[in-house]
Amino acid sequence: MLENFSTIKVESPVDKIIRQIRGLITSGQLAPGEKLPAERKLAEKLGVGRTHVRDAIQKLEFYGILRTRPQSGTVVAGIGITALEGLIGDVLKLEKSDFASLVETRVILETNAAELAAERRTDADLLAIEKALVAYKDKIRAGESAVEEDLLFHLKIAEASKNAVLKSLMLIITPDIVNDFKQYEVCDDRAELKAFYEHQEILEHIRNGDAGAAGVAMKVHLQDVSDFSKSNSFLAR
Amino acid sequence: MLENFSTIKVESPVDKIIRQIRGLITSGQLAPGEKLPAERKLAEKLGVGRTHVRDAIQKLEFYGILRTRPQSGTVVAGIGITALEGLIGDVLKLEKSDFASLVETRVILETNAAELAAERRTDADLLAIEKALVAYKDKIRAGESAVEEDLLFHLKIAEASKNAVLKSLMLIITPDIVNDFKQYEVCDDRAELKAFYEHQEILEHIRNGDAGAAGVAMKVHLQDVSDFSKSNSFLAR
DNA sequence: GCACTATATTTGGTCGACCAATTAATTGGT
DNA sequence: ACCAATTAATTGGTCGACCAAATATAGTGC
Repeated sequence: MLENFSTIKVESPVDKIIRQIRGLITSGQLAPGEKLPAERKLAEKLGVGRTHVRDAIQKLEFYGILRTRPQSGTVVAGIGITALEGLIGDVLKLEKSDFASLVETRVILETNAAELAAERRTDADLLAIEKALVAYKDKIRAGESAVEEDLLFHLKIAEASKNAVLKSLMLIITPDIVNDFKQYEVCDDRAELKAFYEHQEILEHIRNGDAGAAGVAMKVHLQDVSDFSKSNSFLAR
Repeated sequence: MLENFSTIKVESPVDKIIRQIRGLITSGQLAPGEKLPAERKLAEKLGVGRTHVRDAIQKLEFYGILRTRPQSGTVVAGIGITALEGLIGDVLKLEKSDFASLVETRVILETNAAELAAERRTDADLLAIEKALVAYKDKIRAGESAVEEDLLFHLKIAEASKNAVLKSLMLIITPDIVNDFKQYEVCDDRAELKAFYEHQEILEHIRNGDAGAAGVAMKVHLQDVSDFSKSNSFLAR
């Protein structure tokens, strides 16, 4: 009997508003560069509080779709309608990305970050990476989980790449990966020791300024980690 | 005389609060999993309105750092302290990324997307890409600006890569690039025709399933576009 | 008739108050 | 003394009102 009830109210008010605004844009009622109705007007027309409209706009603004100027108005920014249609659809479901894509993308970003780091790293960068590596080693020696330290090592490499955007994107996707890894809460000494040696190798290539080797080493490392995760997730089931 | 005045208030109230919360976390006063003070208490202690605290928490939550449950409280989620320190720092300055990094990252993402698309594209994908290419050609033939159609072509390739995350990341950074391009509002027939031929070549490689060639062609194409933008920005000054 | 100024209105930004759900405390019964 | 149920306090969520800046409008002087 319970099957007769469908899940209701699964989407929050702000998501509903985002959907509404998308309708206004895709239907051509809101051309790029055009000012959209005042928050009060929108709130009244959508039959909802202004706070919700506000949150929706803020979210859309974060993705660069809208641009709001104080005491002046909110406008549809730059990008054309054609692309927007595909864009906003993804904003809503960005959170639950499939894990395979996540890992694959991470490999892409990190490999390139390692290559760039090898080319551009300063002495200070090397020091920071080494420090992170030491912290990682200490944590392993103590037999504790070193997920955060592992992440920090990769983060320092991203910083050494001198590409702020690349680093930001890594920061966007890595939390999801870390969360997934933590589910298995593995403390396999052997695997972590192997990871440590791979880290060491990557660092060495970056120190020598060998971009190609650094990239390859990073790719191999992430492949290993990924394989390990897979085998463990099998065990968990 | 004007040099005596330094820029003030460059950081918004919410950024200040984010910084404060970071302090609470990194100093160990807020361990992961621990509930942070109520919004009212925080607002009062920081001497600021609750709205600002609310916005800050929302932003932090978006990055997966905090997790707030209705009528229960907000807790520090998952990820550990060590990594957090580097992470939160970047949340603040994510928005204003330098253009060079932006373009460089775009090349990385698109190159890989083209390679993956060559390996995984279905017939439907090919059709969509071709359609986008035709629309691009028509717009050029008409002598109009075809920025959106250009973007759409690249978007379809990203879709053909079957990597949702990769596509999402591209969608995040491309608007900024497009905005920058639109400033010069160029309608150079010669350049756009060249871009069209390059698009055609990329499509051909994807159709043939030649990942390496597709990647190289994409890289060359983006390099050309980037060079063109640079030369034009010189003229504009 | 035109340009500039002063005023009125509209805008997003901010704040405090109220709401329902949750959690802690209290009370009453056993 | 312990447990249950009821009440009180606290929580994030929501809303409407007020604020200063930006814009549109009316007015005034030339």
